[in-house]
Amino acid sequence: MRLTAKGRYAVTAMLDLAVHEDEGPISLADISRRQGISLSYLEQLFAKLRKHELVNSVRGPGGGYQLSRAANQIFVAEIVDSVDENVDATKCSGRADCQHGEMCLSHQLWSELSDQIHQFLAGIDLASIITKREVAQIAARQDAVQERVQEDIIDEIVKIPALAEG
Amino acid sequence: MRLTAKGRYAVTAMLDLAVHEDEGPISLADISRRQGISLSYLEQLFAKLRKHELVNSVRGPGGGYQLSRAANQIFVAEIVDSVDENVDATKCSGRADCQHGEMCLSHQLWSELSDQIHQFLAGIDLASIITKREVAQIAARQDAVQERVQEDIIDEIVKIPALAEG
DNA sequence: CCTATTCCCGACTATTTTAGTCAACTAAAT
DNA sequence: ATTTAGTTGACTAAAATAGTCGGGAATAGG
Ligand code: FES
Ligand code: FES
Repeated sequence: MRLTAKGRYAVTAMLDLAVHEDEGPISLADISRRQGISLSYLEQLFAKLRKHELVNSVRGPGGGYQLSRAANQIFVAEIVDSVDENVDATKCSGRADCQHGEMCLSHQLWSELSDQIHQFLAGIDLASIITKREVAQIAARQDAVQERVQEDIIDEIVKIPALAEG
Repeated sequence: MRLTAKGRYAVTAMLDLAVHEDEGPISLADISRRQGISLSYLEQLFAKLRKHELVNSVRGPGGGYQLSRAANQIFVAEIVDSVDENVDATKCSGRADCQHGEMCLSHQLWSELSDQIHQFLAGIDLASIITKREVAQIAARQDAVQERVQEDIIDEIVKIPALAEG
């Protein structure tokens, strides 16, 4: 099972593209700056994303990358698969033969786990992550507001003479 | 996200203990032979499993390891956690700060994935894995193989001239 | 044309992690 | 006493990861 910074970077970069979807091609330099990922590393990743037809590239000044499809039609599993992070958790790569050609005791467990992970990632598209995130940010802001309000309430309580002196 | 041979070995070894639960303490040498895991490596793993009180040890001749609880009370997640394979898929280890102290675009995704994986592994106990009939069959085959190997070894020893004639 | 920008590509390297080894030691059973 | 088997810590080889470097090739603007 491999799920490391490589896959995280790829998804983050794709999300960046999705967020700036309507601004024409986005250069890797922009993504590098915004997301704090090394430019050279991004080049490696996008070579793979392009081969798997998840992004289109435009060369020359003003060029960059764009999503090849609508953000709600690109799923996280595709991205992770593209950069070659193999989500399979079995030792035998699904061949059920990791022990002298026989299936080992735990094969089925890892096989089921791999399925779970893959299903999970295959069910999430870029657009839905962004939507959720916006909701979360709004929620966080609301929480902050709520805390402020509660502090104000506490301030008011403190000022009530009966309590202040009790 | 870390889920590699280490965790697989630990679970496989624990399954081996569970399968031979009623045969008294099981030596690491037996597990090593049956499951094809290096003895020295097993020592490392069991040191951790013991610290986390998943197994009890018995020293001396006839000694070995036993499950500390019934097989249906030991969950895969505990085993994986014990050998220090950390199932967290986020870069920030859950702190939501991997980008200049801010939450990165994909944090939520990895966080949810980590939860999924952990829940999955926390819901599966050793007994239920074994109950899936196939595992029992594999174990039976492994025992047979072990016996064959031992017979072969005896055969070879018998064929050594110095011994045969001495 | 020239030049700056940007993608494209392959090889290279440093670092970290994994998987596995080794040696010396302690406890218990016969 | 001797042998079996767990206990511990340090060590190492090999692999994977994360990242670098340097030179290209396409293209927009002048
Ligand atoms: S993991 Fe598939 S046979 Fe062992
Ligand atoms: S993975 Fe948690 S903030 Fe980026």
